[in-house]
Amino acid sequence: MKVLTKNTDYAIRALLALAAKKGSYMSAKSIAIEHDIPYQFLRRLLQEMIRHNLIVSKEGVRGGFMMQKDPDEITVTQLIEIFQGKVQVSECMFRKQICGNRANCVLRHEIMRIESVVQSEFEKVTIGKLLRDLEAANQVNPTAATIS
Amino acid sequence: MKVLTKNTDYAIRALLALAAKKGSYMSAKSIAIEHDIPYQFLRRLLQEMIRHNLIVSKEGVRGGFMMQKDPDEITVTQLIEIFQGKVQVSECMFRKQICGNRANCVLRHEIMRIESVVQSEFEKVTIGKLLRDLEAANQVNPTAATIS
DNA sequence: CTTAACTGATACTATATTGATATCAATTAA
DNA sequence: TTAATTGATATCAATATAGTATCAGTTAAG
Repeated sequence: MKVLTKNTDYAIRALLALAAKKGSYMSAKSIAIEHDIPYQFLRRLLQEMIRHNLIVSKEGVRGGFMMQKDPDEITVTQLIEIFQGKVQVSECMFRKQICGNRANCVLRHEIMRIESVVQSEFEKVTIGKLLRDLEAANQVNPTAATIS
Repeated sequence: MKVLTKNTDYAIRALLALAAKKGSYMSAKSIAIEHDIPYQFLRRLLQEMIRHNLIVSKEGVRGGFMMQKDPDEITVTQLIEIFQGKVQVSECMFRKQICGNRANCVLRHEIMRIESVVQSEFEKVTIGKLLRDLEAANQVNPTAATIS
């Protein structure tokens, strides 16, 4: 069971790169090279993040992408929702489509509890937090800590 | 993001059925009908659970499947591992294949923490616990509470 | 001792998801 | 004017998920 797909994985890395260069534009190409992300794949992810108002773009020469939303306001939960759909434990088993007596389903209680625990754990992790951790590690040993 | 696939979903239901009939054999057919699980699909899941010593089978007429392992010892985490692979947050990002400087990767710490939280939450939920919850609900209202 | 109800094993199909690549138009700084 | 860029799609391959079909072997029961 893989919790983060490449989509989300790459998106986190790209956001960390942009958050580190806050206030200036960075091209998809440079992000792709810096973090070893397939270029065209990355571009689609960036477009998706624009649509969700996490970042903005500027076209043309010297264009690129820039952080828009406060990195502390971007949670891993949000990124999972964007790229993998909302966190839910079981698609059909405990939901109205299939579960006729939803209210009485004893499993549902457990499932909902876990669902909220998983979500809240991922909500604790923001791009801002990750960036600070990364910068702290770099101060201790400037060459060792990188994202990937 | 779907945490439980049909495999795991159906396996849980089948185990609850077998746990409820502890000590006697139950055919794949009757489990399939009772819980509305595709018959041939279910049979593969049952075979897999035999391989993992959760249940045993008896061939021939009046044969079927029976609980082997103590239901309280069967966790949802185990079932996820069997049918969806070990719970891991990111397949490649933070693992040796890709992550060269694994020890210094600052994301890794967060990721491992979440991984263990998710795992331990699912470990709290055993087939035994679910069955007791189910039986308790049936005592309150004998017709309302079912698995699906 | 035959038959029907079973499991064991495996092959197959369909669909969805994931990961990746390619193309071309539009924009813009130099 | 041109080269570097994003915007928008189309396409493809690999893998995972969900489900179906088939046939051989086993066994209880008539």
